[in-house]
Amino acid sequence: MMQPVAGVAPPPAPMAAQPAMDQQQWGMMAPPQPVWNQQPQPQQQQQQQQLAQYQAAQPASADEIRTLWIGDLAYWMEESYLHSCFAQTNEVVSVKVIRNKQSGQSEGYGFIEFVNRSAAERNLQAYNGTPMPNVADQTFRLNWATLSSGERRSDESSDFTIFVGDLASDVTDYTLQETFRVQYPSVKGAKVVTDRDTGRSKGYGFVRFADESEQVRAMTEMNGMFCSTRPMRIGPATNKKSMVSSKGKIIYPFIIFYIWLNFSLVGCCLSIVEFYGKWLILILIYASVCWVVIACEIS
DNA sequence: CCTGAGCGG
Repeated sequence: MMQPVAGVAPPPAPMAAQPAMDQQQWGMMAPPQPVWNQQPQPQQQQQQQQLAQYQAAQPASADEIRTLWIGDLAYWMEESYLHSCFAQTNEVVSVKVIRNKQSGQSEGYGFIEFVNRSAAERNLQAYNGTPMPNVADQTFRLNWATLSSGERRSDESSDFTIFVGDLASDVTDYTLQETFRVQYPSVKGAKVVTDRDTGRSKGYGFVRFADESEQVRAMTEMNGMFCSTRPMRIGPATNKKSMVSSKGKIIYPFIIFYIWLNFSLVGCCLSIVEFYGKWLILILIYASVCWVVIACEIS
């Protein structure tokens, strides 16, 4: 097995043909211009100084989310590739590609840490869904990184989401978000669900609100309103919070509830068991097992 | 195309 050479260029796609293609792809997709693109390019030293000043002026708080998750990475896309994609912004703190511990092969995703949250936000808006350099027919798949389990906030659950269907094919995360943000300032973000193979919109998506009252209002006020060329169909988003096994067969809280219920029943009946005899205990245990089995089958 | 799918040290 031949190991890929470290670098930004994939084996089948030479760098030579790249600059012109980059221009064309970026021009066609017309991503929103981030702030750093509107400034004249200074010298390297000045850039470093500006970065230092920027970080000093807006220090990132310790609990600020400023890391993006990136997926759909090809095996040859290493840290150097990701750096070449984002480092020009001078806002990247670190990049990391997650690899299999045994084989060392990329797991196909990684993390990009920025100097602060707003920098991460700008890059997320600018790059998500736009073509990746040096590869045909692939777009950046970016999202906010979830906090690792240890530092996850307990009160973070202010997440009120609506489902938006009947979307036109040209609606992006950004346009969907802005459609709602003009009326509902608490909009935290929007996501259009796309087909992983084609990259095309599946015609539906989700909008998240920080404020529950705005979520409720939007459910009625925005239903039938136009986003791009078509009216939206809005409904409540099904909660993805409940733990579901990979095949969606077992709902754990459901089972835990049944186990608790059955133990409670057994406990209550133990107090009167002397009047009915010890065989009742066996019957109750048998019934409890049956209930759990039935609960599993139903769910 | 009509209720997403991926997250380390």
